[in-house]
Amino acid sequence: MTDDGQRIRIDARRNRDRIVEAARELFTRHGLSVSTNEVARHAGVGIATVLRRFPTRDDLVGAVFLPKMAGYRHAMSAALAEPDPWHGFSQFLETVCGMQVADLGFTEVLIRTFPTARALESQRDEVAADFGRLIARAQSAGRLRPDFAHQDLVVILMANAGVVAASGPAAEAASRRLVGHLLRSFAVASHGHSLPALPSPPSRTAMYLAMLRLRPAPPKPATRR
Amino acid sequence: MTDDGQRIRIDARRNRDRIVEAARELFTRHGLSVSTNEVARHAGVGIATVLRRFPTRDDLVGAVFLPKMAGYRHAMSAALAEPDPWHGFSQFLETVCGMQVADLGFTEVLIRTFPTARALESQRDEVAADFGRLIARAQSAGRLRPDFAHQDLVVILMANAGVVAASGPAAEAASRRLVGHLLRSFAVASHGHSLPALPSPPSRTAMYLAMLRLRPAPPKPATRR
DNA sequence: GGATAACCGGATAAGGCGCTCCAGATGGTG
DNA sequence: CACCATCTGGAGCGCCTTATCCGGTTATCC
Repeated sequence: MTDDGQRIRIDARRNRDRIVEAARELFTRHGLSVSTNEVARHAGVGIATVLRRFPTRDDLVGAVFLPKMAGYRHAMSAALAEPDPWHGFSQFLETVCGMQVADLGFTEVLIRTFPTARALESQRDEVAADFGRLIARAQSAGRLRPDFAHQDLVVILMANAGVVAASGPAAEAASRRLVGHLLRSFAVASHGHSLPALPSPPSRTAMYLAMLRLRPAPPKPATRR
Repeated sequence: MTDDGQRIRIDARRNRDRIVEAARELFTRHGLSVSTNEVARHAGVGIATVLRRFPTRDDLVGAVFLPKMAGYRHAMSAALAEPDPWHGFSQFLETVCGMQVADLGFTEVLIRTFPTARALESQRDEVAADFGRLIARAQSAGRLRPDFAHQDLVVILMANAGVVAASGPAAEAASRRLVGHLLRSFAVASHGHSLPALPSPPSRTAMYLAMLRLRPAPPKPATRR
């Protein structure tokens, strides 16, 4: 997905890079719903140029998020390298949910599939497979509840995506809080080990403002009412 | 919001009801993003009729979801009436998250505010106030963790909204699973009381299909490459 | 059974979207 | 250095959105 046809003119290559860079910024800030028009405008190229280089939305998404997906894989490697199985497990969830907080587009990428973006999906599959090992390790060590299931990862990512999308500026605090709650639920209560204190919740006013903020942006110049 | 001007012609009244009914169906199935056009079409009235009766989107949302909001309030009353404080608490969360599963529009209503829809907001405020009592009661009984905060309700609703929106047909199972996890986290581990088994997770294929499903619907007849 | 105010809904304006097409600019190569 | 394939940007199409305007219809009151 990075580059397939070797025979690409260098000006085309430069434009391609500018498009990907613009798309990354916009996706990160506003999510995947950003229009192709806007990507083109922001990149300083014509609409057709974007469409020619990335005929499908998935092509663009794939090109933009491949590096982030590599980061996802890397988080898993780091988790498996962690000597303490529970630490590895909890650290993985915290890291990944943190990645969602930091990037609205990636938040969506993690809870959808993009069947045509093979490179992206193969990375995701690897992480999914390793997640099984991460679970098994923590469960064997008696630190993770036996009824924690592989599918719970997606449920967690979807839940966190909801928090991230809905709570705007308070996303950081809200997400940490959610993950804190969940980790308490997943951990086996044991005598030797005590869980860290719950991250403090977002302030009430922050949550209220988040609920207020959450409405579709009005078009540029409108009489409004 | 139900009806303010008494002097409304009965044909106008009938149209109003048809609009609200159509909007309820569409909002429930597809969320609040349904266009006014579509509501009008589905109700069998002109666009102008909808706009005249409900000048603001919030007016329509308010009219549509006032009954559901009453149901929300009722769920809280029932929870407070429950003799066992923990039962009341957990039952409330289960009920409300179940309401989100059953109604995509209401899912969004619960995580936004609609400042102009006073009737709606006053109900929400009442529930919010009572939620404080619900918490206090369960904490006094030593069944709810002391660090559970009032703000956590909104975080939970946002998380559940994410699961509901993202998991489509698997929403029921995924949501129950999430709530099950969370309740385990909120409960004080005690000798006398044992928590119920975790609801079983959605199947892996169901979650995969959900991730596949989650893409913007293509327009009616398109070449679609 | 009229008169009249309220009400209706389609047409229309103004904008955005994805997407295609094509005349012209430009890079790489013989 | 000249040629041609490659690449470009924007105009144009068809469809959507929200919101307003206005000629015709209809319920209600006298």
